[in-house]
Amino acid sequence: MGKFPVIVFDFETTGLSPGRGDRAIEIGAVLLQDGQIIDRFQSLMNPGIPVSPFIQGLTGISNAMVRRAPRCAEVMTAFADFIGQHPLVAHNATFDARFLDAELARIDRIRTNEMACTLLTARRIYPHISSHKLEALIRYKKLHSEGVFHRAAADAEMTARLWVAMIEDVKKLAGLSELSLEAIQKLCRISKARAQSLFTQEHGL
DNA sequence: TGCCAGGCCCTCTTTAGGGCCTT
Repeated sequence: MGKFPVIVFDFETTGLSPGRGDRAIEIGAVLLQDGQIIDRFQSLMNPGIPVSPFIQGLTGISNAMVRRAPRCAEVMTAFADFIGQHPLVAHNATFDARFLDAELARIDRIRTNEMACTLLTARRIYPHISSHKLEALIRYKKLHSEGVFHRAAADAEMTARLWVAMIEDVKKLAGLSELSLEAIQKLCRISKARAQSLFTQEHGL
């Protein structure tokens, strides 16, 4: 695991699209350094709009729970302070980045942090597996799980474990002792075929 | 009214379509 600290985070939301009015209802994050979780952030938040029965069923987060929670602005202000300028990591990062940027815009803050994506990385280094969902990757790498999915803190922590495991795999296969975020981002940008020849055929991963 | 995300990436592609992944 690289020496540089990264924030691994996950949102639960009212739906798929902030552009359609969907909002964040929970944020979970961990601060990783040297492969260890050294800090955590978790909070439900009240978006001021109803949580649909579908999302309540998916996440277990009810309207009563978000009504009791602090407003999004309050939570996102604290979260913005928590992430600082650390690089960010999320599973399907474009999804979480859209909600992060939308919620930050509502409190007049702008994200400048770089981001890496465990989904894109996993598709590159494990191209042979049938699913790259977070749950499937946790099972594939035999990583510890409490069996809780679709809650922000649990998903952020599992994403962090996955990130650490993938960094170790890439380092091993590439013969490197350290791996920068930039190197991971580059890996995501190379073609699947090239990644396959790098990591599957030559190294038997 | 009815519909409604967006980005990545593969492929029987690029003058496009569809699956995966996130909630």
